[in-house]
Amino acid sequence: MAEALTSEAILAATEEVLRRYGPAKATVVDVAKALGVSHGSVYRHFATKAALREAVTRRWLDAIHEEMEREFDPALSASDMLRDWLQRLFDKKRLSHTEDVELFTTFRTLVGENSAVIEYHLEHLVGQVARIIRAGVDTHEFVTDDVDKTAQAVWDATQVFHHPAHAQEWGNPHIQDAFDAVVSLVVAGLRYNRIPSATGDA
Amino acid sequence: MAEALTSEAILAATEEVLRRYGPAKATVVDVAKALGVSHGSVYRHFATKAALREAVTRRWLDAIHEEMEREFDPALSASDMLRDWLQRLFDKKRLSHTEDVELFTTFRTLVGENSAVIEYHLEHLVGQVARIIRAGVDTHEFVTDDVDKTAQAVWDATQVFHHPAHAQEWGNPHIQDAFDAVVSLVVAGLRYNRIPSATGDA
DNA sequence: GGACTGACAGATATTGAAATCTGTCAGTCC
DNA sequence: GGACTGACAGATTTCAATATCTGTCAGTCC
Repeated sequence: MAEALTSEAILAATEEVLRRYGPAKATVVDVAKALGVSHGSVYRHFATKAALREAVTRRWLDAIHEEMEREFDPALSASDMLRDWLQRLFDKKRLSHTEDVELFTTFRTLVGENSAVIEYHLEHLVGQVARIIRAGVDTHEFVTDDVDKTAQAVWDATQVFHHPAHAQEWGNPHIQDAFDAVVSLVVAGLRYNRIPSATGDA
Repeated sequence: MAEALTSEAILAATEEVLRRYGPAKATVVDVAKALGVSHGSVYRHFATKAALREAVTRRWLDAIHEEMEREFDPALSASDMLRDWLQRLFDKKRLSHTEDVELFTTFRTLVGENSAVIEYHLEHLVGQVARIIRAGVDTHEFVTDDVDKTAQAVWDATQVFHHPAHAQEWGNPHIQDAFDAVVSLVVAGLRYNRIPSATGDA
């Protein structure tokens, strides 16, 4: 016995196994083998295989949160801040998709298994959008009756650029143009938007 | 021999077989059996099974075109016309999904097999959006540098409400609110939108 | 005594032989 | 003679036997 088996070591090994075999083939026995222990030991730290996978998923999503949280440039206007935030998110997703399709697919499968985790993740990201919009409302750059609802609308309107179901479209050479067009439309909308009905022009 | 076998009869029988057995189980032999002919006869009208399925898919999509084309109310403002058009499309999709999930899934599978057909279908629908936007530009209700690009942006921004990948979200009780919020945001954006960069406020 | 093992029952996945399907075509039937 | 059949080869799918995996737990080892 060299060192005590930690949850952290198990998570790292699980990531490695998932990376190597993919989500369909990765078994708890494989993880145990990679760690040189019996698979019974893994169950001492995670109650079920599902719980283990969920922990890995949560880890990955938390890493995205942190990356997106960092580097909010407060000098930018709300429009530019929003544009920049959406662009960074898109770049991150697109990059991870084109760089390593296998891993991206694995990631997508795991996310699909853990709807509770993804729900928290989405709420968190939409919360970041809401924060930017609120800043814009405070400076009278944006107009809206309901910041949270509008943040959700911005998120929904840009789904094509972050929802994994649309990943195959991200390879299209004109995707950046499409992104710019949608973001411009959305940002223009934020300058004069009332949710229930958009009547009363200037 | 009662009557001559027509392509039309084969298509109808294929739809019926697809409806009954689903896309995975429906075979050319089943179609022939339903028609009371040998499967060799079916191949006299359609070169391959794929061609037969494509013809069925095209038929379904054409029916959607026609329905959407009808009932453009010219009395409406461009905003209301766009809102109405998007609502009708959403209602149609959502209804066909909730009414008969089996058939919707079948439909989605077939569409997935025929990317060329779907491409034509999407161009057609985005063309209808472009027509509405152009009308809005003519009456100075909307502002844009590039009608076609903007039409595509409107389409992209509303993907959540028509792309089959998001069908499961259509069951959410607040989905209509989400739809209203996105459409309001988009319509507000159309009133003052310039694609490459949205600077130069009033 | 607490971390770990390994054998076990039931659930799930793999495999390969048998059945079915796709697409062809020579031949039958009005 | 043109619409249709039915038997056929090769490709694909099904099914049941076999192997592997998940989750448990009594027992081993420091």
